[in-house]
Amino acid sequence: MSRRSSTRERILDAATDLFGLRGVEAVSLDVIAGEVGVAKQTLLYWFPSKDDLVQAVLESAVLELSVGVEAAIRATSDDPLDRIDAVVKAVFRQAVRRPALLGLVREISRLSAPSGDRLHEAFEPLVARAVGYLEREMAQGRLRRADPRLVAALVYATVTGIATEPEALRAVGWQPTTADLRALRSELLAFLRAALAP
Amino acid sequence: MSRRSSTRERILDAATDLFGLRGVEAVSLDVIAGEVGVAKQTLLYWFPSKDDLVQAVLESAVLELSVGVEAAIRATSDDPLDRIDAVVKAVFRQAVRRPALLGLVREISRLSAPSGDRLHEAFEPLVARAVGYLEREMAQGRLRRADPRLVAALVYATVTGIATEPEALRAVGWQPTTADLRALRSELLAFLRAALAP
DNA sequence: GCACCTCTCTACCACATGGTAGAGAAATGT
DNA sequence: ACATTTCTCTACCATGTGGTAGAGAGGTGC
Repeated sequence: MSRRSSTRERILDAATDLFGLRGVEAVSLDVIAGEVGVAKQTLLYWFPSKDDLVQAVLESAVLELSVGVEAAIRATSDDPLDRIDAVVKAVFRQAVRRPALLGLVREISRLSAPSGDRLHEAFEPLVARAVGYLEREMAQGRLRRADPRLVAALVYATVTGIATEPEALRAVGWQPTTADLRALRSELLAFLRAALAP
Repeated sequence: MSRRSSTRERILDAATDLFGLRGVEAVSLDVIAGEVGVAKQTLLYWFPSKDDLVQAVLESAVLELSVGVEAAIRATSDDPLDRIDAVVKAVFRQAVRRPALLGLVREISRLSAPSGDRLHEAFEPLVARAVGYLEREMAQGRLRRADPRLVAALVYATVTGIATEPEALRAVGWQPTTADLRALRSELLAFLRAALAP
């Protein structure tokens, strides 16, 4: 019982990092097992197939992301721009602390349709809340009026695009250091404020 | 001579699409060869190893992207916001016409460091020009003053984030149709205008 | 004590992968 | 006409993959 959750947890943990950073297809069960320090068979005992492991990793990652973001929202003033700030900061914080988490979102979008649908389902409640929230704030004139679904998609794409791929930003001469990432985040927030202020 | 370039070209073409859409590790040489309709050996004749093929695909993709963007810039009025519009539209156009192109950029950022460096080198001239351009326009007060490298990185990340991953946007309830992608692009342009106007 | 259940292991398999060896066709130069 | 180079093929190989079979260690209930 004690070892039970421990081993399963450690496998899930290592798989999250490896899948998120290197890609699902690029990481073999052997590599994950080696990282955890168990036999591959042990891994296949807990997760009957690689696909099962991928699904489990996905679910736990989405959960972790959602929880972090929701907590950030609640702990902020009710000014909509402040809340958007909080969400962006929360996502960036997680991107720095555990780059694989957002990498997984990107990764899974590339996988088969069923996975994509499950991802959608997992995010659905969070997105619905966000859209409803934006709608209300826009109606009250506290945000520039626009299609809230568009704004949500835009913020989502922008934040994940930046936070997920500091490596990709090297292509435009960027250094993926924490300090530079923070500067980039500040600039992004300024952008969002300018674009969303009423 | 006639078949020469033809076969090589067709291999490069198919590999670009497959690598960009499914990922480099997920696509085997057999699949590419099958798609082109030649034997795997023929493929290995033109590109001695898979890695050589990847490098060649990368170079041609960057070239194609750069050419498209530069052409869009030249054919526009000299208002900086119009030019940014033109770049964004050019990238989106390419994203619709050939989704694999931008997918490759994302894909390669995940590969080994040497590839990332080569990607950087390939983009270097284009980026240097863009940064210099932004700097001049900001100095003349035609754009909001900011760190041009930051702005370049931000625009790059945003545009590729959206244009590359319509599939990922399904996670936030988005439909990756052409019409919706266009609406998203319009919203993005409004964002950029609001954020960059002086 | 003993059956039972949970957990991890070694040994093995069928299959797909990237890559090699080398032969045969087809164009090309002289 | 002949030799040579260019190009594509079939056959094969070593390796790594996801997955199976089944045994053994260690605790738990009765």
